[in-house]
Amino acid sequence: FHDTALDALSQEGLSEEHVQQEKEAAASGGGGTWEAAASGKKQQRRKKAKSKISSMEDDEADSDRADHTKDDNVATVERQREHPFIVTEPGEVARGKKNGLDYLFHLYEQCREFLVHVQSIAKEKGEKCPTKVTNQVFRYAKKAGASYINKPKMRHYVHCYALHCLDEEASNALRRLYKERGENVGAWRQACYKPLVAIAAQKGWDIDLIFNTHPRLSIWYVPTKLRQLCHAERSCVAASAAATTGTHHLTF
Amino acid sequence: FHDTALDALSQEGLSEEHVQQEKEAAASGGGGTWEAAASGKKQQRRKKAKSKISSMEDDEADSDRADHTKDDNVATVERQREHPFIVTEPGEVARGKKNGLDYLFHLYEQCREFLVHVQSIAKEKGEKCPTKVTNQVFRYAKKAGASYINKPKMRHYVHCYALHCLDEEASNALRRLYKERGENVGAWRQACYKPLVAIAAQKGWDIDLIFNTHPRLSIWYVPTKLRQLCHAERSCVAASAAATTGTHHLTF
DNA sequence: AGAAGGACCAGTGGTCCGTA
DNA sequence: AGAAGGACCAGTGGTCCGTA
Repeated sequence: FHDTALDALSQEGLSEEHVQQEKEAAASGGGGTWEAAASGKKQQRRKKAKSKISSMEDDEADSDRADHTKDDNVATVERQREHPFIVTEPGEVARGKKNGLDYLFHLYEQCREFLVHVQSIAKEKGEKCPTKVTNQVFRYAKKAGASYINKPKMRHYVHCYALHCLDEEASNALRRLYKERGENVGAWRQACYKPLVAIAAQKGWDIDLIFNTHPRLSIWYVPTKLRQLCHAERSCVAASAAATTGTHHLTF
Repeated sequence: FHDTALDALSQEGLSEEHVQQEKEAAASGGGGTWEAAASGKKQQRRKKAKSKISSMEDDEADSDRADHTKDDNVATVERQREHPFIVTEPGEVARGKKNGLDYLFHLYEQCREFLVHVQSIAKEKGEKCPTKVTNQVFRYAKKAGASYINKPKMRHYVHCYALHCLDEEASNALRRLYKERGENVGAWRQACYKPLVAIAAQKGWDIDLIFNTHPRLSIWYVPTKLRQLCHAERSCVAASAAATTGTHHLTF
């Protein structure tokens, strides 16, 4: 009986593997034990489930809300969101209903793998081949059972991942500092911008080049805000340099 | 009084330069004398005109259709289309109300210039910088007065331009042949696919790589049909090779 | 309050088909 | 008939804001 809601939107057979896979997703994301997800790799390939529950329709809306067993945990209808992230040190596993930052960065690696699949399928079929993590890739990830991956989340933290890629030492140090201070994820996320701008400054302000040049980062769009910060900072630095030297406009 | 229709959609002042520029556009494209367009370069920069006539609205629809002076030629309302292309030899200027293929290829070079402008503006502003000829570039071209450039046309002939870029000799030979035979543009256009597929075969079938590797071609999207032809041909060749050697699937 | 993500929206790539 | 291009459309990048 608990299948009905799930099947409502994913009419693609596989009902047994289906439930199985729901368990896995719940374990890796919801439960916070991403160790399981990391070791039990293969998990995400070639399965399907839309998991478009919570789009509460007519009859289910009423019937399901009744038998609220709360911890049946297999395919209950109130769709679990991923546990929120907390600031963790490198190597630290988040406890309680939280996810750590190693898990966050792991999601970026998973997206890369999904992109690679999409690319090889496209090449095989002689179709246009994406070079970035596009909507198509997010759709593919979802179909492959990685329902815990979604565009807004991935875009939200890209620059944090960028810092991790470009200067792991600095990234680690920042994580330790913000953990120690007991800061929340939002504060840590904000703090990731500054060292990135500094890196951009060092490398001639070309943030696109910095992204495109890095093997793991090149598949991600440069976030608008990071681009804006780099631009603003460059203008600012240029202006003050000009002021100091007393030159007008094009100091070399 | 002849301004009304033009101004209806382009409320951006400049009414004098406006008419001026309409003349130029008419001369270069409509008149077929693209020599003038080529020599009188600078023409296309920083002007504006929407030229969204023929979107006949309520009142004008009736009033303008009345004073049909037919050859006033400055800003008459029946918007002139570009003259159709004919197959010309390299260096040959089309006569009569026609445009030649050198002019066609020239349009691709102009688009490249527009892209370069759009790129430098984007960089200056610290915004996302297009690497291809996008809608934004077509919009910019139109605003700059190059109303004779439009997306469907440019996309239609990209592969012809590709052949011109990749093997000018072959392209020239094909033009001479099709001119001699008195073939129309459509036939010539179709014929451009074959030598391109041959080039792709030579270079390992990677048409995207071929485009992206060429300095002038890299800014154009690979046309769907060319991609499909390359894929079909590759499959075909692979299959027959496998059949001949008697191997199954993965021949070395 | 802080955070996750469904869902919307403006502008894209692609090209059809009403037009001349 | 052959051809030029306005205009449409499905699916994109981007992110807001109703939700938990």
